[in-house]
Amino acid sequence: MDKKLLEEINHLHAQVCGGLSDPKRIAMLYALAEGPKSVMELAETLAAPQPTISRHLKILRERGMVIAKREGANIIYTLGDKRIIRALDLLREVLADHLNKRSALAEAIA
Amino acid sequence: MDKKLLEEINHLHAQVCGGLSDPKRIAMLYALAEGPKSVMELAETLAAPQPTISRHLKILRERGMVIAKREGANIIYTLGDKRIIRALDLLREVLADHLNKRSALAEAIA
DNA sequence: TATACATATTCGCATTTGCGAATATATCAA
DNA sequence: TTGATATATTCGCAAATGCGAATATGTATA
Repeated sequence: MDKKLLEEINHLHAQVCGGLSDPKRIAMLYALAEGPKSVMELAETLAAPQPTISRHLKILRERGMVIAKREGANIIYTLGDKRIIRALDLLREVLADHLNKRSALAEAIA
Repeated sequence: MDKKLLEEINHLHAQVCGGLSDPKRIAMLYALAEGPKSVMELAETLAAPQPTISRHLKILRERGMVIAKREGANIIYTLGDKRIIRALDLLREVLADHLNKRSALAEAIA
């Protein structure tokens, strides 16, 4: 594959990963993993103002990570791909292992 | 679990994900998936200046995503956890599917 | 010790990101 | 049409991020 093309792919890849690099978006994706939700429901679940939720949803939408469907006055959001949750779970395991190693080190010193 | 604690975990989770949200870091992680490499080797592989590589390595190191080991004058970096690559692969699949849907739509219009 | 080589860090700067507040748009119901 | 409700967007700003250039640190070797 072309060098330039590879860089472009990594750029898009990074954008998808960037969709996960915010605590609220992570919480939103896990919430949607439980089932479709309206913007208001998400705002309630996350205890965050509606405009904030909408802005984050836009970011996820642009990356195909959530899907919007209008239902009357509401807009129902659905998780775009279950593999997103699998990736999140894997990375949470990585985090857990790292924290365990760190705290094991800390105890060894004390 | 406590609300505040959950937020703190999501924050750390987001930091790990943030480690993936840069094209160069993605390229570096895939390069390290092939085997351990020194900073210079990484700089060559990515065709990027050494200080840039070192700065990105610091970010990955802080998140436990790579491990540094000194060998004489060199410092050899190793992938910290293979699950990172699995997560990256999953997200690349998500990207591919999204792009396919998009281009299918584009063709349907044309 | 002096010199070369490998890696890390700092600085100044431009870009991006997330947020609150305010406002716009869309849909339904009376 | 008017009002109420749900969602999206814009604006100004503060904080975070990435980068090139320069410099510092650490290690081996002569």
